[in-house]
Amino acid sequence: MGRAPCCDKNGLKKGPWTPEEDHKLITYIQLHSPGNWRNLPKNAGLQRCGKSCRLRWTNYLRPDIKRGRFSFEEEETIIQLHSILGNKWSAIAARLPGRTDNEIKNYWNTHIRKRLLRNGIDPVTHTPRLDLLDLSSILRSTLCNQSSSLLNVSNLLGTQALLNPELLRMVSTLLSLKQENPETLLQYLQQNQLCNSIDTQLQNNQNIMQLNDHHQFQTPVSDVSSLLNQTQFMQAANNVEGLFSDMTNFSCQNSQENLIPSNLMNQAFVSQQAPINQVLYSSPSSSNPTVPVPSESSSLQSVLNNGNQNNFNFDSVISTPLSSPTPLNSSSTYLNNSSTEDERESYCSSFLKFEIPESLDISDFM
DNA sequence: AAACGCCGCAACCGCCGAGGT
DNA sequence: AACCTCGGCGGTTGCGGCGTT
Repeated sequence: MGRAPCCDKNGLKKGPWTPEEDHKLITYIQLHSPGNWRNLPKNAGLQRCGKSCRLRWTNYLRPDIKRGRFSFEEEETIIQLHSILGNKWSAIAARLPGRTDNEIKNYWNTHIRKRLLRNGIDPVTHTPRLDLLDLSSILRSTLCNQSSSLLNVSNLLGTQALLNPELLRMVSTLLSLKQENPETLLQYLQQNQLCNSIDTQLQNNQNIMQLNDHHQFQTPVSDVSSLLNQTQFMQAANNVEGLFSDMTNFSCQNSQENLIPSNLMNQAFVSQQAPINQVLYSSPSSSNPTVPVPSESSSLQSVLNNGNQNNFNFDSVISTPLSSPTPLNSSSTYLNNSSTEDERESYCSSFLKFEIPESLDISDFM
């Protein structure tokens, strides 16, 4: 284990510690306490630099270090704290007795981060990111793999623009609103803030397209504001909804795989508002494990009714800061500590309820 | 069983801020 | 104010173990 000595400056040893060195260090610290780390190696008879001694002690030899697998409680705490603190490993470690910042950092990079990515969750922002799933390439791959040209791919050239993640998020949110509470949607569409946000997002999209009633994409329109009155945007949302329904059906019919589940869009929005720990470790015993989290009948409603968010800001959906992390003593259901990594992964996947095809290489995101 | 590639993690590196002179 | 020392922190490295072919 560990890095081999890369140099031997000042005659000091580097690389993995031997049991003899460990014993010397432990014995010395037990007798004298570390004191000045720079002087410690000389006093302890070690051919190491003080920094190396300090790291060895704090990360490995300290008697109060808890070793072994992280429990679910610990993992959940790490995720929650990371959503608040970011890569402040020492601060996170301070909340996890017996764990070192180095250990937590390693665990994050080798386990949690990858798991989040596999489930389409941005490990930096802790929010779902459809672009991590690279839907456009999934779709293209699926379509191109069809031996018969049941669908003219050129007709779908516009999907690259449609599958812009920001636009997807925006549309999915509108669909959620529309399905769960159309009146609320209208109410919030009437707030100019939303329209402005949509306008900004669309203007940032260089591949703006116009949707017609036949779910086909045509040439970009120069004046996107024409899309932004309420009626027309609802129409656009309807068209996109139909398109995804078509795509899903197409996918099911031709590849036996539901690559774009019909509930994906709604779940993406719902998950966005849910604490990440709930996304990852929702109780498998919940009445409907495919319906994520929200204890209220409508997660959307809970967001909209949140006293701190009287004005539903579309930017919060788009840029996705984690605004209200759950308390550390969250009452979410833990899996028992003896669960395997596969079981954790299984719960994560089943919870998000969509499949990531084998062909999708997530290594690019790591 | 040998070769290969991936993964986990201990340890190193470089930077930064606090405190002392 | 400038410099130095020290400890702390986050990022990165690369060996060794393990699984796969």
